[in-house]
Amino acid sequence: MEEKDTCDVICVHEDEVNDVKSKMLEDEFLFEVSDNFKVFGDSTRLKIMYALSQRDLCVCDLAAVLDMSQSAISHQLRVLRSKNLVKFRKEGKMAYYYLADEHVVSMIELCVEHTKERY
Amino acid sequence: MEEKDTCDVICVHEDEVNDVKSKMLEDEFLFEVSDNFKVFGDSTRLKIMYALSQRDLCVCDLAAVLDMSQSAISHQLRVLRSKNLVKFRKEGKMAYYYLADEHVVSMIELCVEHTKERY
DNA sequence: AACTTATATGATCAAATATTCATATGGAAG
DNA sequence: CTTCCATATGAATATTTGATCATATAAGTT
Repeated sequence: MEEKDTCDVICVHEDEVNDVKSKMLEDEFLFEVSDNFKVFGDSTRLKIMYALSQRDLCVCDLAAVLDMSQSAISHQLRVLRSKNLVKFRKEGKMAYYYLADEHVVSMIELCVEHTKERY
Repeated sequence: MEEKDTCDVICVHEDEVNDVKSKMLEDEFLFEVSDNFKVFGDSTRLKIMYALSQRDLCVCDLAAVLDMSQSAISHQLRVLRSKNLVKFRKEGKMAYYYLADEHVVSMIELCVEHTKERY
């Protein structure tokens, strides 16, 4: 007897579905991947990262460059820090942020290229 | 006289800020870039694309593979279509979806790799 | 033509997330 | 040690967005 627990979908091509199912990556892993993409999927964060790819900047300079409040920038920097995309060093009372590694730069460049090409 | 319209930020290093500002890409363009990333930033859409990278699938098979409702899948396919990431062909009453181009595959593979490496 | 099936879609609801506001923290300068 | 400034952060608000539900469309079947 075949299970048909949740869904009411009728047309399921068993073989193809099972084939693809067996090839799928772990749910958890794909969630992680999409979660990584998500960080780049906000224009504020992307602008921050792009700005930092030009040079290290303190928080208030970032706010000036993006013309946004210090608080908004700070909150987003927190997100970027939590994903290890940016780091910072303290200089006196200021915090200079910079991109964590080349990965980030290449990631941005890649999607910039893709966007240019496709649209 | 220098403008200080919106923000109340004091510490702005004029030169550095202007330097970076001049190097920034168009707001509109960066918004578009982040908008592209955003599509990959949802696990349902990512799973759909990953499944389609294995083979073309009709909507109900996709629903079965992801164990989600036909409606949810259909809505997300619409998003993917609107971004030209997937296409489809009609076969009778069924719609077989497939990835629009190699770009999409390489994009997914890249981020899968990044994720594996970084975390 | 009436009925079933596969897909699409509008409306609604719920959850996630970005920004603002108020305030806290901690270094620098007086 | 008090004040000022750069940054961080919690709470509240606003906006976005994903899933569901109900329904529409359109192709195949009887």
